[in-house]
Amino acid sequence: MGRAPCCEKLGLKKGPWTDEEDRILIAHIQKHGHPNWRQLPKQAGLLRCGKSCRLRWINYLRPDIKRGNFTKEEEEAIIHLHETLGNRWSAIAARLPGRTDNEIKNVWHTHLKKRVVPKRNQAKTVTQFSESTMSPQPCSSDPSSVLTEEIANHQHHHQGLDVKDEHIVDSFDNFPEIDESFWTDALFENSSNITSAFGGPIS
DNA sequence: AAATCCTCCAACCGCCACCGG
DNA sequence: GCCGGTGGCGGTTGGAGGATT
Repeated sequence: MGRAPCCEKLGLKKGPWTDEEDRILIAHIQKHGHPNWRQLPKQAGLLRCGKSCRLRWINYLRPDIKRGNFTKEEEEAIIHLHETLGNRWSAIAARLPGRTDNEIKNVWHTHLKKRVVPKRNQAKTVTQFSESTMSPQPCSSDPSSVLTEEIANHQHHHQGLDVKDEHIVDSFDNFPEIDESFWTDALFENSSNITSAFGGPIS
């Protein structure tokens, strides 16, 4: 079908956002919300395509964004969630309040991937995990059951598992349990606070 | 001090799913 | 059921800044 281009190339600005553009976008969303991203830049007087505005808002300007370095706990969470969910960054981000899929994706590619690949190779020798943050004993705390539920849901949602999904499940089976209590506690404790921040979605 | 290489991350691109007419 | 518009997602890129030579 004759798909409309994501944005008209003519006259629309690309590249890094200026402070002024940020201010305009924030002010407009605070005042009107974002019922329609395509119309938003026109209404706000921004020379950007709607997609660009949405991305800027979601990844950078949202008030509930948690900026700054990822904590060790968050990194472990990402690694673990990636084992279960694969490259479903938005799903992973949903479990890390205040973090965006883009940010998580970046962290994964720049830091965590390097850490995980060697670990996977080491996984053949079980003893290697005994002294790291990885713990062989299963965690029975409630928060982790949420994660287990997520996995179950994921598998259920993909009854017709493709090769990729099978690989995910497989790799999870082969991956030693993380002692989640140390990060899930903090994470879920946090999420209750964040929930209120999410409570009033602008649109 | 200059040149080169490397890392990181904001932003773009293309595709897909969903929804309403 | 089809079509077009829109939102959302994941992969990729480009450039800035830091590290190294």
